[in-house]
Amino acid sequence: MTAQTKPNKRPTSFDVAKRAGVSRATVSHVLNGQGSRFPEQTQQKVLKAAAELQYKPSPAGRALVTGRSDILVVLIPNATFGTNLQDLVDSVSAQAARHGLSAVVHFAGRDAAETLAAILYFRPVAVVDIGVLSPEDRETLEATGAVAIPRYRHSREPEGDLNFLVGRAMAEELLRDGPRRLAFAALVDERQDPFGPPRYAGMKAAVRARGLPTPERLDIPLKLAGAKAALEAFAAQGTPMGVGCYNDDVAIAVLAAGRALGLKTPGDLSVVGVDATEVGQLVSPRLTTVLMQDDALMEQIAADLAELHRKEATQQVHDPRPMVRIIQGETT
Amino acid sequence: MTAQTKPNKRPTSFDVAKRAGVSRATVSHVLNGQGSRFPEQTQQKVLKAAAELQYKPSPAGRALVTGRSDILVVLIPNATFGTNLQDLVDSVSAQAARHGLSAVVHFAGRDAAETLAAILYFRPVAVVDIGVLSPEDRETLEATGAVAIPRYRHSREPEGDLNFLVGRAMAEELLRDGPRRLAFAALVDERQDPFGPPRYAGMKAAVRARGLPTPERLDIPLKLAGAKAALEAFAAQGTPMGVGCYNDDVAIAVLAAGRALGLKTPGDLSVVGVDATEVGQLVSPRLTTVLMQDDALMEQIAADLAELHRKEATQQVHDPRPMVRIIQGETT
DNA sequence: ATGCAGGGGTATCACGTGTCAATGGGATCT
DNA sequence: AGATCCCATTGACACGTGATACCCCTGCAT
Repeated sequence: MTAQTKPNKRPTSFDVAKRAGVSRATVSHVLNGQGSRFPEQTQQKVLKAAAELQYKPSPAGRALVTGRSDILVVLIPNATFGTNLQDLVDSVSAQAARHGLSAVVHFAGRDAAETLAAILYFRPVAVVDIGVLSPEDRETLEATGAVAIPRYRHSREPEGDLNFLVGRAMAEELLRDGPRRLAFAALVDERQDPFGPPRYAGMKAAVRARGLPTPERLDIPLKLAGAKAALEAFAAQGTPMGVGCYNDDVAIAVLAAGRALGLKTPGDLSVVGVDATEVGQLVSPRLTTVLMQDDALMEQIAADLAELHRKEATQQVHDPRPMVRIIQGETT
Repeated sequence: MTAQTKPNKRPTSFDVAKRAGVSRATVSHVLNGQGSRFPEQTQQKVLKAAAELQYKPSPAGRALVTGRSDILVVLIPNATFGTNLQDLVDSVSAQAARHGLSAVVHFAGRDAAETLAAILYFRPVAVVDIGVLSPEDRETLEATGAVAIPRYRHSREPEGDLNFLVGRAMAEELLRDGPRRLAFAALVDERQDPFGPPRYAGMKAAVRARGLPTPERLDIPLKLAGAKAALEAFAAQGTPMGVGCYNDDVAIAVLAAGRALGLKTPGDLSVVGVDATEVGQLVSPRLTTVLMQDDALMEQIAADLAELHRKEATQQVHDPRPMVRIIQGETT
C-alpha cells in the first residue's frame, strides 16, 4: 500500500471547505457568526458539510490565534465538597457545554499563588469562583482577559453575604429557648476555607445584637479523641451551651464529643450544622441544620454564563434573595 | 507615545532566544531535553535567559504542533467523591505538576459517550481512570494516542480486584458469629457507579463458598423513609440479618432504617460499611467498616505517571498487594 | 463607454511551538 | 594542501484557526 492511506485524522476547516466547494476563509466566517454577509445557500452548504464531517474546531488552533482557550474553570474550595457543590459543578458543566465551552474542575490548593498560576495556565474564558479568590486575585485574573463569575456580588455589606446569614441563623436558633454560652466550631484542616470566617462573623453579630458575650471559636477535628479534647475546655465552663458548626460533619463530631463527655443534647449541649446533609438527617439524634439556597447566586452564574459568548456585559440579576432556612432536628 | 509600548505580553521562545543570543530553534532544543548535543555553556545561557524571563511555553502553540496537550485528565466516578478520592486527586495533581503536566478533574456523567467526548476534547496526554471507562472506551482513548492509567490491571480475575475483596471481607465479617441472611445495600443514584457490582460479586462469592443462599440486593436511598421501606421487606423474612453496604453513608442509612424498624444492632441487624469515613466513626453505634488501601494501585499510577514523559513503557509494579482491612466498630 | 457601489468570496497574515534538513566552520585525516 | 567529517547552530516548515484587507464581478447611474 504505497497509496496515501487516510491517517484517520480529525477533519479540519480545510476539509469542510473542500467538501462545501468554498474557501477556508468562508468556512471560518460562516461558522463564527459573521455569516450574515453570505447568501443563505452558501451558509447551508458550509453548515451541511461541517455537520457531515462532524467538524469540531481544534481547540489548540483556536486558542493559539485568539489567545484564549475554550475552557471554563470551576474553582472549588478544597475544604468541603458536598452534594451541593457537586450539583453546582454539574449545573455549570451542562451550561458550559451548551455554550460551546468545556468546564474544568479545579480544587484550590493551600497556596493561593500556585492556584492562580494553575488557572492562568489554561487562559480560560472565565472562572467560576464562589469565594476562593481574593479581590486582588480576581483583578489579576481579569487583567488577563478572563471573566470572573459571578460578576456581581449582590452586596458588599456583610449582611448580604449568604454565609453571614448562615451564621446569624445558627445563633438565633441556638438562642431560641433563652440565652446560653455559644461557640463556633470550625473545621481543622490544612486546606483553606473561605466560608468559615463569614459564618463565624454572622454568629458574633447576632450574639452582640442581644448583648451576650462573644462566642469563642473551637477547632474541631473529625476524630472522636480530638473533638472531645477540643470541646472539653469549653464544657468545663458550665452548661448549657450551644455550638454552631461549620457544617454537618463537624456537628456530628461535636455531638460525638458531647456524648463522650456525658452531656445531654439538647439539654446541656445544643448543636446546629450547615448544609442539610443526608447523613445529618440519618444520625440519631437527627441534626438541626441550616439549608442554604442561594437562588440569586445560581441565577447570577447562569446569567453570566449565558451572556459570556455574546459580547454584552451581564446585567445584574433582578431579584437577589439569598435564602437560609433552618431544618428542625433533635439537637436544639 | 508613538513609540512601541510593550503590550505586557507573556514572553515567547523568541524573546528567550534573543536574550540568550541564540536562535529560537536552539532554545526549543535545549528546553526539550535534546540539549545534550549542545555544550554546557550554551545550555546555561538558554536556561538562564528562560528563568530570568519566567518563560513558560504556550500550551496552545505546543498543543498545536504536537497534536497533544499538556493535560492529564483525572476521571472521577460521579457517585462517590469522598476523602480518599480527594486524596487521590491531590496526589495525582502534585505528581502531574512535577512532570510539567496540568491535571484536570472530570466527573463522569451519566452518558458514557458524552464523557468520553469531553475527555477527547482536551487531547490529553493521559487519563487516570480508576474504573469508569469500559474496555472499549479505553481502547478508543488509546487509539487517539492518550495513555490510559493505570496501564496494567494486576489481575484480570475477579479475585484480584480490590472491590471484589471488599465484598468478600464484608461477607466474612458479617458471618463471623455464625450464619445469617445477608444482603448487599446498593446506592440509589442516577449517576453511574462502577464499584457496586464487584463488591456485590465479592459478597456473593464468599457466601456461596459457605453454601449459604445468595444475598439479595437492596437499593437504599439516603432518606429515612425510603431506606426504611427498602429494608422492611428484607426484615420481614425474619432476623438475624447482615447487610454489607456500598459505603459508610449507605450503612448509616441502613442503621437509621433498622432503628426505625425497632431492630437491635448488632443483634438483629448487623451492618458493615466501606471507606472508614470519619463520620462513620463518629456516629453511635460506631460503624464497622472496610478500609481499602490500594498501595499497588497508587504505586502503579505513580509509576505510570513517572514514565510518562520518558518514552519508556511502564514496567508492571513489582509487588501488587491490594489491602483490605476491617475496622471493628459496634455494628457487627 | 466609463465610473461607481457593493455584494460575494478569498488570499494572506499572525498566533507560538517542535523538529527536520541544511549550513558553516573548525579539526582531523590523507 | 585538499578532502572529509563532525559538531554547533539555524532557517524554514507545519500545525489549524480567526480576522483583516483585498479582489472580482455585476448592476446601475453618469
